[in-house]
Amino acid sequence: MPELPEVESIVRGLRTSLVGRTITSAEVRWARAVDRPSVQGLVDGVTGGTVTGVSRRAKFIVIALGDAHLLVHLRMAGRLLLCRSAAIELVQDPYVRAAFHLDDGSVLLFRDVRKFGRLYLVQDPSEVVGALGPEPLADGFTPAVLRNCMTRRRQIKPLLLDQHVVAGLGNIYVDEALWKARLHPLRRADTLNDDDIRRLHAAVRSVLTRAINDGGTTLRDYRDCEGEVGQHQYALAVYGRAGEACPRCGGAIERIVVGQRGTHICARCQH
DNA sequence: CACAGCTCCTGGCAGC
DNA sequence: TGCTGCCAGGAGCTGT
Repeated sequence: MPELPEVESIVRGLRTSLVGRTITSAEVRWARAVDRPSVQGLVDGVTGGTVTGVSRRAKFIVIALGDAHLLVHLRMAGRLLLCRSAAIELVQDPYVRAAFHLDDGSVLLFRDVRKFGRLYLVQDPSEVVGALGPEPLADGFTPAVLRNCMTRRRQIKPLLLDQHVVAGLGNIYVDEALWKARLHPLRRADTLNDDDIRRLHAAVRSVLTRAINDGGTTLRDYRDCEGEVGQHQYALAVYGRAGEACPRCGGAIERIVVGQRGTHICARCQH
């Protein structure tokens, strides 16, 4: 599941190779991968475009083509792969939903087994990402900003997963951050005191930063733009570790369900 | 407003 | 071995 660190890793990998390249042709193999404007509109809109920047907003990859912007959301199992040549095995890969051929002979592939990922071609990225909450790694994301995100009566885990509240967290890193902050995912957000907020703020930033430094977490599907796995799965404290011992207190890690999501906690040290 | 449930999808896996 | 059916889950949506 690509979350902020995985998307950041892909963006960093793509940026060097992609900026300055011109898209010579594009093909969409599964029409519903295009959210907007339309398959033909997207193909026509990117063809001939030169990449002027590659960036990230929350879990969206933003490829700037002058005035136009190609946004990619990988959702559950999507990959954005840069292939040096249109190798035959990739051309025949049944899970490639779209391909963008570049002027140096390389190909940018959007591969998505589960068909949840989406492509958007817009003039103004805010049309797609405008309603998202703050970036948790931005300088402006202070404990006071987090405090403002946590004023409602909702449970903190579903609140942190809500991209309109804070943008970029997913199931893995919310569980990790809550564990690190010693906060129970079912706590009501408006019960957090200043120290809780301070710990949660620090935990979110350190969990994301460390995951980026490890090149992301590969549990099953995630690959970077070169097709390589990340390394952060070995550093996870609780996610996917039900039955193991809490690395902090030795208590048993449990799997519970919060907001219909599998959730991993140490009930002994998260309150 | 809070939250449960449904939808989209399909590979992987448990159970028989 | 081979089949069935359930599960995972990001995000948008509807229903309570």
